[in-house]
Amino acid sequence: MKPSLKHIAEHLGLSKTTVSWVLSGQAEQKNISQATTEKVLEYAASLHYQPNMIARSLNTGETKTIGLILPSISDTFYSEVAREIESRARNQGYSLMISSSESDIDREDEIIRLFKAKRVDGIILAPTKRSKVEVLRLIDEGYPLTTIDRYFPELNASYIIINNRDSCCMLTKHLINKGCKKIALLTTNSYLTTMSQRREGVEDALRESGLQLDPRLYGEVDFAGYEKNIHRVLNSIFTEVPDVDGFFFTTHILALEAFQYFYEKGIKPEFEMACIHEEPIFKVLAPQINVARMPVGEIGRTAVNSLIEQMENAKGKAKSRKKQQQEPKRITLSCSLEFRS
Amino acid sequence: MKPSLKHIAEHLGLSKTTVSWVLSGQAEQKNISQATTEKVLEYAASLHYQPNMIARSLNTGETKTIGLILPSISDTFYSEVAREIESRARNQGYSLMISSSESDIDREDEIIRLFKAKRVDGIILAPTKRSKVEVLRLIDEGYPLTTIDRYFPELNASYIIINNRDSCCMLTKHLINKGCKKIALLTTNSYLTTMSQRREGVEDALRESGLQLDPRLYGEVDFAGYEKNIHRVLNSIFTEVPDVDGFFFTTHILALEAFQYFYEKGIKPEFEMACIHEEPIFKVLAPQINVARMPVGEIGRTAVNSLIEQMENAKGKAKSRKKQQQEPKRITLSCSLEFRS
DNA sequence: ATTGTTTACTTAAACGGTTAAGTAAATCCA
DNA sequence: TGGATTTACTTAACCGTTTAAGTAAACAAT
Repeated sequence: MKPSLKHIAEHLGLSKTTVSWVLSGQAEQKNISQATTEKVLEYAASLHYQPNMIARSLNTGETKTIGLILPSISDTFYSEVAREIESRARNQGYSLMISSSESDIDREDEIIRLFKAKRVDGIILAPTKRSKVEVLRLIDEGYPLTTIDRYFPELNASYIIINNRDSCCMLTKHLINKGCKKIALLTTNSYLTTMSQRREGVEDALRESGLQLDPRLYGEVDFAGYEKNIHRVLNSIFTEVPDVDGFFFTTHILALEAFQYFYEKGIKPEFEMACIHEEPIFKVLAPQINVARMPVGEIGRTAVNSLIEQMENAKGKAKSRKKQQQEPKRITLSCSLEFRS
Repeated sequence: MKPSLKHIAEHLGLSKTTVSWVLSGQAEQKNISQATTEKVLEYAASLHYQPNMIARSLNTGETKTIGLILPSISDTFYSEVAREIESRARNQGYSLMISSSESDIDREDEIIRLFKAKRVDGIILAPTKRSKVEVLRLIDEGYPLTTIDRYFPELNASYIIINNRDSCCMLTKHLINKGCKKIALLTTNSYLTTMSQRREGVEDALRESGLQLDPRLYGEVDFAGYEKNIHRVLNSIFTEVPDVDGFFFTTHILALEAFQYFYEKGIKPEFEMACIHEEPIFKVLAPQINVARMPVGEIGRTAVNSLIEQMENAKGKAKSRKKQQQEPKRITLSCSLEFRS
């Protein structure tokens, strides 16, 4: 059997309290004698004693664990964010439970219930669609929660997003300055604020230059099954407006698919292009593409920081019995623009 | 405060036991009356009661949580494996704690200690180098453990790997059949059995055709800082053997870097190529590359299955007091070969 | 009418820590 | 020399579940 405090205490003829104090580093503070301290440490080490954090958690009410819910862990963007979050969380003393919602609202709700049952100290969530009952309940209960990447006005939670509209506006202006007159805009699921903001950014730039979005150059591709849909959309663009001279992709995924399309159709991508978020491979595929690079590291770190702040707050609240809700932190980070064409 | 069993029990004038039985679905079995059952369920639902799994775990000794340790969550291969593992684990009733070892042995040890302290029911590990003390201890203690992707003979643990040697041999044969006489072999960190097996597979094929590995065509690139090293290696190959006619990459990462090199140098990759594991983007970058595709899904599912088997075994053992060690399961999965050139 | 069984619960201990409150002995101070 | 303080601990309750063992009342069987 795994050694326990009780085991150590009995073996050394001490009380559990004394052993607990020594092993949690409070020996000095609690006036434990040098001799006892050493005896305990030595014996614990010889058993490779590891304190049972489950028992500790039950007592303290903290699990030192953060729950992370992403649409998909295997997406390159989210997996990078996950990595940053894990790294930051770890050196702040937290572990990470990760689960993929697969962009399914019911699954998201289910994960949240599970995470709550497992008593994670807080949740970082990239919400799916207009999130349902459990997210709202989290907010209502004041459960530490930070949402990332996607913003929904009806969720009164802390969030970390990026300056979608501005970034897209500036990228588009660049395309216009390069002489583009017929810019195609490829985007997805417009019910995501993220995506509508991006479209608005493009439209801002067009408007300022006296242009406007040609409906024949606008394609909205559903994330579910985008591989086929994007082909359809691009086909239509090239037949209806053969002299299209610029492409704006609201996500790296669409850009990738488009590059593949260009390749398959033998189209040399000699038009101007711009895209939100880049993958290293873009250098090879379409080196002239202009990108707004997502501050992945900053998103991760800021999310953890924001969450930790809420968690400490919640701890304080539990003590002082104050029930006042903290105003959520709303943070917008900037993309770094890279003009390459 | 969060509602507890006690809270519900007191409110309804029942004992904690009764409430516990009802809420854990044992009402029927334990002869709880219909009326009581309904009262309890109804009140619990109205409170959105979620059982405290921490308390349950302390009692049952199970956390229903699996620990996953990978060199890096953001690597495309590992993040896909992670996704499969999470998905499989979830529908078997387990959550996932994930941590990156960053290929650092001390960090790996630290993560293992942490996971043990948090009492995860079992660990899935892609080991780093010749793993140190904590991995050996896990094995020694019979802690449920399945290693994946990398195999070390000195670790007497269950493992899931792929048929590296055979896959590489067959890919190489294909290159030879296509007429290659001067095949370059790019690989990494040869202390990983994975990598030495792959090299041996290539050598097998060469030997069978009466060829042998030309040292000038062999490049070993350290994972740490491979971006620069691979340039050096490729430069050397092209100057020393300008008529190199085939390339074998032991990982997708090296292939990607090479494609980038080719692009930058303006080299048209018209030679034969082969590679272990593919990324979707290869279709665009070098469509003729021959690949052995890793069975990502199968790796993930098999790993979880193997671990669950050990965990159930361990549960049984705790009861029956038997201490006999189960023989570790050793599973080798096959890559699916795709010849494209 | 007595004994046995079933129904519908309750009591209390256990899981492995933390922590407020208590205590006996040694040391300090005047 | 006696009271106060300090040192070095111990006792016991608690966190929120599970579960073995107990019990009182109702019902059944002989």
